[in-house]
Amino acid sequence: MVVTLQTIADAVGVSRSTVSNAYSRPDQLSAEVREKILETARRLGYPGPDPVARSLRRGRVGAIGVLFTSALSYAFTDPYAVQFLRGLSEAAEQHDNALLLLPLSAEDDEAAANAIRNAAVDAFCIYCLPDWPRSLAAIRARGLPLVRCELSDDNEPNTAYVGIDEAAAARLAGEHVIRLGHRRIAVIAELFETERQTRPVVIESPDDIPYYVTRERLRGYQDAVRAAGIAWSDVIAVNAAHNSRESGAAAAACVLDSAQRPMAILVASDILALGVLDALAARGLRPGRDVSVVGFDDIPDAATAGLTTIRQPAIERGRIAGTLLLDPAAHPERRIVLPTELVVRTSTGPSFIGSN
Amino acid sequence: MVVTLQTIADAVGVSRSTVSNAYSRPDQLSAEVREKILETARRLGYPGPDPVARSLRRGRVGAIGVLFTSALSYAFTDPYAVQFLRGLSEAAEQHDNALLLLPLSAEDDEAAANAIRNAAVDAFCIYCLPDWPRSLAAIRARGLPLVRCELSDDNEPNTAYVGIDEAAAARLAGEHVIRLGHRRIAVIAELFETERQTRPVVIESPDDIPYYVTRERLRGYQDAVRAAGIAWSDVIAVNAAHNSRESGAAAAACVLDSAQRPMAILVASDILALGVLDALAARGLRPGRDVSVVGFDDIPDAATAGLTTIRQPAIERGRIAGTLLLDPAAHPERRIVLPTELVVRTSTGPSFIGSN
DNA sequence: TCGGCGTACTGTATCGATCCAGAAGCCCCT
DNA sequence: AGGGGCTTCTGGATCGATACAGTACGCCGA
Repeated sequence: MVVTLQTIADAVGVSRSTVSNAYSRPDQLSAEVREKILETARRLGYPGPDPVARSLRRGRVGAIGVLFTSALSYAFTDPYAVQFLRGLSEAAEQHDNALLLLPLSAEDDEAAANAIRNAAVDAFCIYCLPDWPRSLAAIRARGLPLVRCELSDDNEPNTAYVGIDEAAAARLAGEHVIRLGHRRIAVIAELFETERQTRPVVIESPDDIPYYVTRERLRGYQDAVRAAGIAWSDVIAVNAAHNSRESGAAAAACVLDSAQRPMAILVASDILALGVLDALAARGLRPGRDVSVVGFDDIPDAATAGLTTIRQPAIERGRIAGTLLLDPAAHPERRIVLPTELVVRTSTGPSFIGSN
Repeated sequence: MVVTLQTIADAVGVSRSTVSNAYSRPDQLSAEVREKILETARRLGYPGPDPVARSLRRGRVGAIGVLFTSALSYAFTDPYAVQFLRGLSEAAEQHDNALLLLPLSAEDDEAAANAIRNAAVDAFCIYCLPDWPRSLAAIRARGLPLVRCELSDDNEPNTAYVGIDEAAAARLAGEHVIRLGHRRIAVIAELFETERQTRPVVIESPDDIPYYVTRERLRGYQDAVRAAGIAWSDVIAVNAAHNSRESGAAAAACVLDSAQRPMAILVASDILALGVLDALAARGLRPGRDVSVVGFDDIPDAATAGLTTIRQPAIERGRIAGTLLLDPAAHPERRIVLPTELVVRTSTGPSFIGSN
């Protein structure tokens, strides 16, 4: 407001347009005039064309909005999310874009929708969103390019997508422990977004779970278990309050101290699974001997901990998400399903009947 | 461009201002008219006032820009930075602000300056910046509120700041190993921004280091060493190519395999120090017995690894940085120095002369 | 000499909202 | 009856830039 294009134009004695061109289209004016303009701008402390005004006129901002389920501050606590962001930011960087991280209140759907409506961005990347019709509607209403990392059921078939076959991947985990001979199985996951309480719950059907990703993984576990002739109702499910190591340990405590301790625990994320390993260690139980544990994600710490897990690409997934938005031509295929893989480490081992 | 305030105004038969008020100042119109406007907007698929246009007129954006030295994608690889961001985003959330992460090319100073000039933000938070006059000048030229997490030498005394006394904290680390009786000391740090090569280097004086944080920490190490009567030139310094676990291990390899293996290694970040521990393990050397290692930061993994380190607040530091920008009244004191603390774990132990 | 063309610059319309002074209508009080 | 005050809505100015059509001018070839 103190010094604008016009100020410089007046000082140099040219039109506003010419000053604008000096910054944005150097080929439209002579080198001398341009130099004189830039020199004057420097002298007057003009920081260059205002980004907001420029965005308004040009119709593009140069930023992509990233949406997380949980409040923004939780995003950074999940190593997988951090890896994903890293890939996304690499892609953004390449196209001179910035990343706008949006704080979406987990409790207040309307506040979240407002944050979406107020975001100055050219595109959205949905990392993970619960089944919130209002937020989704707000995103759609913006009419901006969109890439999703999950397929909620109402998803239009032509929205860009990059992800994995969650159910098939989870099934690998289930099949693995069954192949090892385990029959008493427990499942640990962050099941609900509203109920922040760690306790065993009865899941009639995975369909009841509000998060797409968790729901699909449970379906995969269920498939594997049923294929082995085990009733789903015999599988103990424990809700973890948060996707954190501590919650993982607390959830494990719910099943480890019971008389009927499970032989294998399927955990829906590595960060929770590391907590499960902590709980084992605290009780002197040996992972892979006394209890088998399988995680999900293959975050860096999983290797160190010897955690058997399902590997899914993290950085690459982020990078592809960014490319789908910023350079659509690079990916004619708009729905990309990345490969997953069972990584067997020491936290799983064969069942010795009677050994525990 | 398809549907704007005017579109709705025409459809309802009111003025543009009234539609604007329906969104931004509900108390300025009757409930019926407001409802009719919102209803029509819904029907026509109007996503609400355009954030960019609104920002231009209002003169505020609702986002704060975060600046990292390294390219944006590296920020996520440093656990301390991640923690810091977490605190910052908590503060941002509370004030309905978003975080704009700016990709600052590490190689191209001019590109970095441009990114700064183009950022649509209300304020900047400098997490860490090398001594780059152009970037700094670009930030100053924007004339926006600013908070720094480091004090470069040219720093104006009245810029907001939140950090620690780097040198004093590092000195604690040095004094600790000296107190334990160690005399042969090595230092590992990411010393240069341009030279990405892991190798021993001669540091005449810490003054030559381009990064403020690293420079100050070296000064602290130097103070401790000299106070014990050891010549600075007897301390082996190794440059780590990146701030990564792998680089830490590689740097450690440079000194561990020599005949004159150091008794203690002072490492300028925990992530590097964890790599040093990896290198020890690979050689069958026991941390705290054969070689003592001290890190810096106290990231979550440090506790698990038994790493002796200097603890500095991470989340709190981010939160304060955000508060200094968004709610200046909350902190009349504009320069905040947070406490640091030596956390002794098992990676350091007394020197047994002749034991190695 | 004149048309044609390229370069350098100007001026106005425009992006999509918010701000603010003011008008219209209504109620109430003296 | 007249005036003050309140609520509700309007219209034009404005935020700070960019797009684009248009003007001025120099140069070249026929």
